[in-house]
Amino acid sequence: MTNIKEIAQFAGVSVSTVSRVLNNHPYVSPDKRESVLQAIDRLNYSRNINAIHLSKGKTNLLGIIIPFTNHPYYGAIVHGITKQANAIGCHIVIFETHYEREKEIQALNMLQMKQLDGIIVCSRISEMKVLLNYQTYGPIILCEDTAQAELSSISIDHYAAFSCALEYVIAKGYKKIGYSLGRKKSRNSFLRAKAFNDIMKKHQLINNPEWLFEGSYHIKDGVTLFQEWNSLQNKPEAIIITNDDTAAGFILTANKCGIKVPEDVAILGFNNDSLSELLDISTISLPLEWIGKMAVELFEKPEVIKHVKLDYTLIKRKSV
Amino acid sequence: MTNIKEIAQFAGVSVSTVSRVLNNHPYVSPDKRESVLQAIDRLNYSRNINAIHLSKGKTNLLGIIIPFTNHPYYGAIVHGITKQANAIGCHIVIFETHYEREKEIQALNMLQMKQLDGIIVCSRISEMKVLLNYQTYGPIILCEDTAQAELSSISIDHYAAFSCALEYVIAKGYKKIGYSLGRKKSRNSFLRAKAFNDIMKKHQLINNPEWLFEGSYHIKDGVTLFQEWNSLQNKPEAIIITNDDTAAGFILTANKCGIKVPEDVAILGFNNDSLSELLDISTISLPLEWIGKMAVELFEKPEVIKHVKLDYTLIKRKSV
DNA sequence: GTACCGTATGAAACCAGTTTCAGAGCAAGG
DNA sequence: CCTTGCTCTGAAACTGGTTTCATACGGTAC
Repeated sequence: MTNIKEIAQFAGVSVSTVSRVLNNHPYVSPDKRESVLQAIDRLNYSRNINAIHLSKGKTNLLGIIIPFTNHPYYGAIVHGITKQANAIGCHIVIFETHYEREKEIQALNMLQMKQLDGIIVCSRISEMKVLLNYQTYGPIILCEDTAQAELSSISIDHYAAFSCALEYVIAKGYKKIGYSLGRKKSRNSFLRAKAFNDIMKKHQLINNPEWLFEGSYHIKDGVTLFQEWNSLQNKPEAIIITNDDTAAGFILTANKCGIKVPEDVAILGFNNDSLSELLDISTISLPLEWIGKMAVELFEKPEVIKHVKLDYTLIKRKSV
Repeated sequence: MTNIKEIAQFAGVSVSTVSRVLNNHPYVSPDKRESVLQAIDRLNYSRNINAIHLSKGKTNLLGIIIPFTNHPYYGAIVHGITKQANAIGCHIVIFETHYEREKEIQALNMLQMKQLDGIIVCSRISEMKVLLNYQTYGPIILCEDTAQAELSSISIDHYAAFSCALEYVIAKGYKKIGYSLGRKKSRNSFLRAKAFNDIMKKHQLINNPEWLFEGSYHIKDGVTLFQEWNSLQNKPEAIIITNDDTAAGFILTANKCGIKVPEDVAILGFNNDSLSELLDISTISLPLEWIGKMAVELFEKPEVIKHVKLDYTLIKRKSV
């Protein structure tokens, strides 16, 4: 591999001059610039970016921590991140954790070791204090509703969004209402659960713990969810489901079993995926790509710690 | 930031010894090892991985070129790659190209600049000779059926898989058969088209160019596909659709319009996604995760150029 | 005439590690 | 007693860039 020294030698200049040409610095005479460019061409030179990274102390690499890649919710966020990151000359390294602590730490270690300039945490399993420990090594952006003063965050007001969903279902006359979550322990789930409890209490409706379902991520989980629902003696008449994929799984399975939505059970989803449109699922549309975009923008300004909240939209279709 | 020199000083040893401890080399006396470890702990030291990359000449970073992240077909491949890559201590950098040449070149340039140890190309737009130019900088693995002797590849026998699909549809008694593709120009599409032409000719069936549809990737494309099909005067009675997502979009839209599958039009998909199971779509199951796994294995052995082909399975359900 | 400034250039320090090489100490084998 | 070989250690070279600093040159202002 040819290096900058050989180029300098070939072109009859110093390495500083070659570096200046490579970085488009001014103060290089046209003829020297030309001879450097020729040398680069002749010797088929290409820069070793690791040396640049070492020297500059940054890599233009942005880590993303997500539980699943193959999921519309996170897919949309990642898409938003990627677009904005490309716009500022950054590349993306994806850490698919499946909520394994170890994987998350791996990503954080790469930040510590300076392989990453920053990290966007879309969903986490580690405690907040663990993240804070790594914060000295570079900006960490959270895609969750947090009051953590030390880390910037971008989130949807899940409390308000869920409340909106629930109020809509209640307004439609349903009284026996259940809901599903992803992981019970996540921040988003906490907020949704709180919203559920608050609103149900406000309307003096029964909050049956049997009607809280967990582990809803993918289409297949919708199949399971339906089976759980179907096996209940005392069934809720409406379910607010974490995401449209699971909702779709539920509805399609229900249809197979001759159970009608919304006649036998009403369903409200989240995310406004293309599937929900096709299946006429009422849903809460979340600006997921925007989350990604904003996360990158927060990363760009590490000196300002901000907490941004984004809005949601209720989309009324036929499943409620 | 503390560096290896400070550690050496603090521990009263040379940098070589520190390096040995860090890399678990033998030939370090227990007491020196201990004092180095203590120094590392006291000074809260962490290695700068960029220096390591520079020094070692590799990064343990593997690039993946894919058109879309948010797609079951590529999602499954990426998943397979990620799993296997993690097993060999590699991380993944995803390049979502949307079939833009520039993005592809970006990835290849990172290989050239030694930021990546290798690249797995899941689907490409650049000509083969472009790829070959970059091959000197590191292993490039193709996930496509190629005869290119210089690059390793892992692929499904799309010709055989499509033939199998078509023979099945024909055996079911359909004569007016159409099919959809992603990009006409891709290698996979070429093979599927060839299979279609060959088999149709063999059975002396009409090959109507109006019945070739393009641009089938996502659920939404299935909506469009249905509309195209529906607007035809002379409609095919069966369509073999590139992937289950598009097939699902087609079927769900058809159902909305009161058109029945398979009575009014038979559908056969590819990939055996969870959606196809729910919707009872007959499909060809492809070992996508295995493609990812094998691709990484081929990357590990750059000295051996191999062309691996994987098998497929016809899954009979109700849509044909 | 000289003080000052912008342009142009290269030497050398710097980023933070790994690796090679030479040599010291010590035990076993002949 | 001498050779051989293994364990341990550190100096120095090496990876390949960027950046600072000193300096030289030419033109302009006073």
